[in-house]
Amino acid sequence: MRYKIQYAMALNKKNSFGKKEQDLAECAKALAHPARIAILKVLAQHNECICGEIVSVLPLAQSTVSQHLKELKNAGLIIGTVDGPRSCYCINWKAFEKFNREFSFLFNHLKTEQACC
Amino acid sequence: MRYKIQYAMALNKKNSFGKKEQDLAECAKALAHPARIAILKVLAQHNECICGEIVSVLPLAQSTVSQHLKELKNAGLIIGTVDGPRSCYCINWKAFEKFNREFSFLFNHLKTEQACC
DNA sequence: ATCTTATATCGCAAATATACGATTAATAAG
DNA sequence: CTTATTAATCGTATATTTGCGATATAAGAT
Repeated sequence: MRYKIQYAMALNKKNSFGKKEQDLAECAKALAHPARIAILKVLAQHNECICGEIVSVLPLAQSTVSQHLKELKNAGLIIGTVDGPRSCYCINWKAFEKFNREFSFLFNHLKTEQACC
Repeated sequence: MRYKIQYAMALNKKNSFGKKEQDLAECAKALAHPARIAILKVLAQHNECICGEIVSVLPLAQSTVSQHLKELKNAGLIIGTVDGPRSCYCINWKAFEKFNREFSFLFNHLKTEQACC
């Protein structure tokens, strides 16, 4: 079948949802790439500021790692401070706790009885 | 500046990471859209099979909702059973517990002392 | 002042995700 | 059998993400 109609923009409907849903989804999106999980893992294991070490551990170009770090920072999951020509990143544990709390709150309701499936 | 070089395919590097990182990221990706959070919320509140009700609650077309349900199903977060002309979905609580466990395991290491930031 | 080092940003290409209408499939109802 | 109902899938357009090389920036070293 041919489609002759010109479609309207694939509208971004994300704003049609509640703030809680949006925030949770935003946070999950930051976690939705193995490179970012790996970065967080490295930061968690060191629990101190790392910078170029992350690049040397990951199988990605420096610019790509920098971009992933930026996304984690924008999501609030890590904190970055500039120290001369190098940057220093740490996990924002409070943000993680908040994520866990919100996440559990949404889904821990009726875990006891399953009506079907 | 002009770029004359033809770039190599933007290679998918996701397989360069460990299975645990990939699985966690995969799960997070399924949660990375407010519509899917909203769907899970509805399922959690009812704790029983819902189908077209989800469509009527969400501000999205039926085909779009069906697509989101498929993604949640592929990620293993929900279970779907066909019941005549209608489909019935439930939350897969075990998958959620696993996600929570893996997630905590990765990041609960050295939460106590923060060296900087 | 120039060079080096570490990191962020820009510009692009490719891949993936989002969204919807149209269609199909499968069963139920008449 | 025909029709109605429910949901999945297909085809398309658009938006966003991923990734890298090139460049810019910023501070320390020489």
